[in-house]
Amino acid sequence: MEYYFDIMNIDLDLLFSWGAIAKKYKKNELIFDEEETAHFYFQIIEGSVRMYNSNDDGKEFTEDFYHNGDSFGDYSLLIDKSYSSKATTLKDTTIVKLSKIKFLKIIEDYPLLRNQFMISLAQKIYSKSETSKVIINQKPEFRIVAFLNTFKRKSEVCADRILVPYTRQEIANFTGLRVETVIRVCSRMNDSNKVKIINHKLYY
Amino acid sequence: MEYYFDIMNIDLDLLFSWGAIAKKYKKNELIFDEEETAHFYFQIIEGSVRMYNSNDDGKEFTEDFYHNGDSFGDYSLLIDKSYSSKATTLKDTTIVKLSKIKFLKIIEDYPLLRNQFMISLAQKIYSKSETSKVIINQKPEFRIVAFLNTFKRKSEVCADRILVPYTRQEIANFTGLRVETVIRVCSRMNDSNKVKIINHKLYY
DNA sequence: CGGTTCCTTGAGGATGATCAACGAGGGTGG
DNA sequence: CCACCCTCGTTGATCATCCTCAAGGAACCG
Repeated sequence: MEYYFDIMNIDLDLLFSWGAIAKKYKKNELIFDEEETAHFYFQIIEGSVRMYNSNDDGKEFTEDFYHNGDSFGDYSLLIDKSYSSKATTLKDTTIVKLSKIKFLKIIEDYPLLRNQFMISLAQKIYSKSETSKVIINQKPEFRIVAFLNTFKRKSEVCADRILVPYTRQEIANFTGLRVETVIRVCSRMNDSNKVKIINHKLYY
Repeated sequence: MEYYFDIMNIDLDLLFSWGAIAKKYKKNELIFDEEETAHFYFQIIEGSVRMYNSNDDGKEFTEDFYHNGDSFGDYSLLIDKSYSSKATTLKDTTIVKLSKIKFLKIIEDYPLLRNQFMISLAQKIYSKSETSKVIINQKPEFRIVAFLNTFKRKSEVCADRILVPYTRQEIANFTGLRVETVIRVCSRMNDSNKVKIINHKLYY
């Protein structure tokens, strides 16, 4: 298996030896909220986490999903600002927490981890640039295709068509569109053979 | 004068002692293009630079403006991806260039600079998060206000109203709107006293 | 004063959002 | 195994809004 630097990941034994603790969260539980300040480094042992923010109309914008081994919200530990998004679990999830001070010490003491961290930061800037570029571009189909591509790039399977493991609503939250729009655009894309919809399931 | 870590900046003497060279660019000259790979660390000695990308319709989205002392595009030096935007000068500009390898060596050798660099990366992620949050939010006035605020935060003057040093077109490119929309929203904001337009000039 | 860039206005149209209602599937408990 | 519920997908009608296109005016600069 190839090793990716895309998302920060620290060896669990190391984390525990530095006094990290594992905590279990129920499905849909809040891990941290917007406006809170960052006190911990979080890394998923098992489960899924969503970072997102919502506006006054209740419309939500998903920043990213994180899975086993991924760290999230770590960049906030470097700056003196509150979180720009909230994080909640998508299912029952176990997460390791390490205090900010100790994390910063680790980053200072272990050059390899530090490099990985820096690269993950740069990577995140890059992907956020790409995202805003796409979203500004308006066209719903364009946005959805871009989303499907980034998702497909992550999953290594290169079979003809992959089952897209997101609900229409989740795609809407990622692309800044509304559910109905996603549905309508997807079925148009089905007609033009850009995706396949079988039994309400979306394949790309 | 306060010292900000928001944007990376390396002492010029240090840069030159490492073999950096200064290069003069004419107004509107291209520094690097989308799809190019990053080979240099760039820092502005004197002038202004704009990073942006354009879509097929010719619509442009401005990522950021940079001024004296600012570095730009540096995060690309850490990742194996091409630039996500292009950079051009807004006026005649002098820029120091240092090779990627030497920059990475500096980052490795000088812990203070490295910290500054890491913080600037985190800062950039934060501001990009804020931007996409706002843009997703749709409402033109909301977007424009957010843009004016980030601009006002940067300029230290806290006088009642500041002259906004951007054309309507530039605001449009920052907010993902069209010129006419910016104009119309701004004059509505003038009516409701949220901005002031005197002699076609915008004050906020 | 001529040219260039920027600002402004209006009319018209396209399109995504909104609202409302219904259908389909999957899981759970009796 | 059936009945129920809950989430997710789907569709149509209507609406508001921003974009588009076109034209003209104002400011600025050499």
